[in-house]
Amino acid sequence: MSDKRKIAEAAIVRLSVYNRALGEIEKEGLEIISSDELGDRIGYHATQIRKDLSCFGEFGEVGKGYFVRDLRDAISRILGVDRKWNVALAGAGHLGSALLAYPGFRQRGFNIVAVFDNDLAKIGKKWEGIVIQDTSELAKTVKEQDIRIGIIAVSPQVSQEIVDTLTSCGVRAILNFAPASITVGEGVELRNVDLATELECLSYFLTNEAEVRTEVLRKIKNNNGEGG
Amino acid sequence: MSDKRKIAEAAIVRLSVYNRALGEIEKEGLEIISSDELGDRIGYHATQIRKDLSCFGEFGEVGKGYFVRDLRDAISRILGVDRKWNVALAGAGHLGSALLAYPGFRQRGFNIVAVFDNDLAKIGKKWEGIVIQDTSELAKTVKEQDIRIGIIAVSPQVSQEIVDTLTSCGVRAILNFAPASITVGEGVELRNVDLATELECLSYFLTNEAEVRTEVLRKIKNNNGEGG
DNA sequence: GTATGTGAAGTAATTCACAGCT
DNA sequence: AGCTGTGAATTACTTCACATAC
Repeated sequence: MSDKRKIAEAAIVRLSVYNRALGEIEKEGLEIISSDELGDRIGYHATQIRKDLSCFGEFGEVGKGYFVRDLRDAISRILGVDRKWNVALAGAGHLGSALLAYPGFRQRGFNIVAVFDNDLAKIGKKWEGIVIQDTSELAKTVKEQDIRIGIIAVSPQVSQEIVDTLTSCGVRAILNFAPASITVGEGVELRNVDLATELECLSYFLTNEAEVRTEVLRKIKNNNGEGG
Repeated sequence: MSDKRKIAEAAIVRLSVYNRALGEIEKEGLEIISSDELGDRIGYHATQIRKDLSCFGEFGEVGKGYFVRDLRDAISRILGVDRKWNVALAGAGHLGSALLAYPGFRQRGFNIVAVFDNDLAKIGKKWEGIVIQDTSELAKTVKEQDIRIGIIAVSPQVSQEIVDTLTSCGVRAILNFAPASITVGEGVELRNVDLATELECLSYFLTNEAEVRTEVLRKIKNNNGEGG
């Protein structure tokens, strides 16, 4: 029913995954797919997919499924990726360099058009065809290049500062890779990716798993003649 | 009361954030902190923090707060980061290179001790003191180096294959950066980070910002009686 | 007075179940 | 028969409210 206000953030992430999968499916030459098949491929329940989509309209053919191309177009419109976005990258270290070269960004409509750093040794150098600029040029460049999204790949120590600079220039969407708790004003969307946190979640799983295993073994030993 | 089976994945991510913040707080020389103060710093409600912790035990002093050092130690134990983990990296491209050099991994107990690639031009070269190996050596190296975690930074086309290889060698925790829907068997934990998905979420926000803004403002007004 | 820990209440997200269409 | 779209039911998560302890 197109009530976008009810959409959970998790649902948006899923829409992106649906779209990625639909791209693969399209390449395979499939023209139609059911929510069941799509769900199987990406590990979600069919109902979850249908519910997510239902918030934005009706995209399927009852009794048939979804036309792959049409659904992809529809989700692209919903996500706002039926256009190009200009992106600024803050931080020309190892991670910044990798993000600049990451093919997935351009493929999916995100063009990094400016790179900023405070290291004098790097400023002026050209990476992937882009001259690294001093942060003092940020305001001017953001305006000139119509930059709407900022990626933070600087040290945690200066991350809040560069976020403040970006938002004061009108950038309202930030993807932060610095392992720090950043705050942004009302109307600015911030997403955090802490790479070490991802590994810590895995560490929790491995640690917890081992304990559960031990406990299971202990229980098996205790209940040795279990039967009933 | 220490019933770890009830813990939500989101809670584990938060524990990691609490820990990161506590590290900063410790550096500042603060010895005690309340859930309110901690929540303010990282943008969570105090009750959320207390509830998350309550699943694992009682770590605070009623009427006082939490001893920073003690809480940090406790969370580290819960997350299983009171030890070192050996990690294998698959993929020696731009992203792999950045992950290998990422200081946050080593700082937080994760050591990348092996790098694999299928590019003959790269195999045998030394990066950050580690010789890039052919995938055929994976089983041997995983065993010898006691590798428990795998990071996938290969192309989406070969990502499932390398995940299968890793899990068949006994690796039970995978952090996947390849933009593909990977499946793993029972007992293997998989976390996906799709960099472009992160930007697509921001794109959604920017595209729908205008519509949502009204609702946000209304909510802010409703919740306004906060700071007495 | 201050702040934790937690059962209860309130929200939100997911899954079920099925009407309705092809 | 097959599959979507969706209200209802269920499940999970978050916040409130307060008893308890210092």
